[in-house]
Amino acid sequence: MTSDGLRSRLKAEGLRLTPQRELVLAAVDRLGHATPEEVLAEVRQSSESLNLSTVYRTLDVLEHVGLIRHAHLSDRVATYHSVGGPEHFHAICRKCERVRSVDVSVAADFADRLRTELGFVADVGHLTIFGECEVCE
Amino acid sequence: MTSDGLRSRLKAEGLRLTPQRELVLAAVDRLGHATPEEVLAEVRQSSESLNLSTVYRTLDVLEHVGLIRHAHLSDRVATYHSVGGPEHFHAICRKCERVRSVDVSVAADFADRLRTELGFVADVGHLTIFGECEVCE
DNA sequence: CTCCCTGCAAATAGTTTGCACAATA
DNA sequence: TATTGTGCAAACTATTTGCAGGGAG
Repeated sequence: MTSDGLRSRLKAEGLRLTPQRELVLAAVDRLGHATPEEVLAEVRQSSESLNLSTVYRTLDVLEHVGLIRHAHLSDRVATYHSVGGPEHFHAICRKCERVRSVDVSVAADFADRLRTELGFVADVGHLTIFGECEVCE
Repeated sequence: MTSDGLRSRLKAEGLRLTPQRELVLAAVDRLGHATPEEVLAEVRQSSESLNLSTVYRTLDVLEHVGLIRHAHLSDRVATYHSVGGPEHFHAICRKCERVRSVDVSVAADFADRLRTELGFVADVGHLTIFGECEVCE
């Protein structure tokens, strides 16, 4: 995501481009899946100018304008990842804690079934499914 | 769930049957899907003898012995429900907030696919999927 | 009579908010 | 220069823990 892309997305909502918003977006891009604390730590590698509450507010803004998404990979904290790669959901092993990113196409038939049988349109990209590896690595 | 069922499940783990454990299990049964706070409130209708931290500890114990399960029906709190009815997962509409309990059979093919394609055994009963009703009620 | 369980209060983790100042457009 | 955004500190929500007394077995 370029700065210009970020700027235009923000502008469309009457929001401003700030250094903090650029830094947070870049950190989420680099980290893959990151909690707010992890984003803060990553940004602080290169700059002191960021506060945790700003991280929370900025993650909300970036999600609002559609540049990042969040998932619940643990019972405690949300993790954020940038939008741009293939849309995926998460499968997490309770034994080895491995997090798999699974392409949404794997859930396409399931989603169809929810729609036709229940009239429910699933947000597959937000899905996190817990379970166990048949054989952990 | 009878007191004797509860007693024997606890005994198998070297745990004791207490009034609090009976009260919490009964409350979860009555409430369907309930947060720890809701369980506390329900029990306090009939008895003063229960503390919130005991509710948390008791819900853990009851889940450990397999009498209840939890799901994440909101980003905030876990809700507990008794095991005994048909095993189900949850689908939640972000617009009307309706919570549907869906029989796990609807996800059987999806679970098969995760197992054969990824070697991942999903805990379908723990699944919560967010989305929207095609037409909200 | 032993050890598990509970209540209470305090600690902790994660997140949100009010406010004054700073910076963008 | 008019808002919007940020930092800071404090508040808040959900949950966990230490400890001393109480109760199940």
